[in-house]
Amino acid sequence: MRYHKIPSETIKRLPVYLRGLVLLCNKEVGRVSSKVLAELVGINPWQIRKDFSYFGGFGTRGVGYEIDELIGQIKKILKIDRVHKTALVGVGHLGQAVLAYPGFVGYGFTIAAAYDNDPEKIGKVIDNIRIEPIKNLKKLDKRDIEIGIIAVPFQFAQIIADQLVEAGVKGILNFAPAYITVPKKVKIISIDFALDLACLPYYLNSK
Amino acid sequence: MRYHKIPSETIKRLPVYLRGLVLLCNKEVGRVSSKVLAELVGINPWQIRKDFSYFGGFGTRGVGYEIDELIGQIKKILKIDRVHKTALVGVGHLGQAVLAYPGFVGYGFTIAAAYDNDPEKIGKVIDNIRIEPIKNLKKLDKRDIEIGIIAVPFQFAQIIADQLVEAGVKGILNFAPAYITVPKKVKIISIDFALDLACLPYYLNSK
DNA sequence: AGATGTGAAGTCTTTCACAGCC
DNA sequence: GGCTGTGAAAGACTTCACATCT
Repeated sequence: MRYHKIPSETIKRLPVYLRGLVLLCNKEVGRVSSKVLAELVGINPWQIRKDFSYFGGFGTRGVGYEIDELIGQIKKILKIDRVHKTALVGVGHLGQAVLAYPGFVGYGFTIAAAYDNDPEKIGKVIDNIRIEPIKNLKKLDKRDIEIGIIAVPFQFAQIIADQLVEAGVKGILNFAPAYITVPKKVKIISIDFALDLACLPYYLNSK
Repeated sequence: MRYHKIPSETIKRLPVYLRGLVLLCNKEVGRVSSKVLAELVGINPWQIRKDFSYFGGFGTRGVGYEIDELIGQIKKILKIDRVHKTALVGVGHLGQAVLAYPGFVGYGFTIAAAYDNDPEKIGKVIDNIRIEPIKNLKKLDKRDIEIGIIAVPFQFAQIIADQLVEAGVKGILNFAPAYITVPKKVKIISIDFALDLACLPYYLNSK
């Protein structure tokens, strides 16, 4: 295989493959073909093969892919073959949904700290995490936490992002509906589900 | 302007512009240039102008864009210049986050019905919505609801989707971490934040 | 002058078609 | 025979550069 820059779209699909493969894994099927995986995850078989080919290919011609091995390879590429500690800021409904979300552990994430402003919540333990006041964010850099999760109202998102960067996180997942900026060294991913929902009516067949 | 197919990426950016424009709108600034808007939303000015040009262009050369008019145009394109009724299925943490989410109203959505399985929740009123048992989903088609929102555990996502389609929704927003299929006439948008988070470690600068 | 609108160039991504291997 | 891996073609999207208008 020659060197190729890996398309960011390929990276985005890898977790989708992983999600499907884990389902198969639990069913004691040893192998899978690109065709079967394709139907399971809703992506074309040639797209799947092309994606894997960027990494040299993981399968055996005429046979298919060994599920366990494929899972391992994808996790390694995404660097989720080890645990990443995250800190959650904002323990409202969304924050609690994140705390309770089973998917996180499966992808190798743990929530190691949670912060909120509300005196009612501070000190309480939710899903095994004690909620701390936001001012404790400053001490975060002592704890080896790589990722910050922002689940606060949009007005505070930028300030919290700044504090997380200050505290040394290398990546941020932002749920607040705001555009926030961070230094280049920090990677940020924003999710605002209103933005996605807002596109839906455009596609609706209005009879 | 000649006919052009409008890129789906352009459609995705329109709500981002809208989010920025609404911020400006509240500040009593009458006009905005692509350059200023660009900085506010984090998208290149030429990209913004190109996007608008697919619809014929909304600005005045040498001057800029009239904010109110631009907001109106974007809402019209996205068909969110009128109210869309939605039905929420699953009132756990995520569902409640959706119920409380202020952004929805701003984009022209109302939650007109909410369903859950939990006897503890059924009958209760949360954010002005009375929670109904899931079996009531069948009667949904009487209520002029266009969009279903799925916020149930992944095992039930497909079944609920089928029921929503049966009940006549034209679009679905799915938060369950599962690939679900619907008839072609129904548009589905899925959000699984674990998928996005899973990409983050790949981009982290590990020193 | 200053900002938009847009063809054309450039880049990235998907799709195809088939060689290569089990 | 069946399925993977991959160069090449096709397609989609972004960026550029500048003509155009106020």
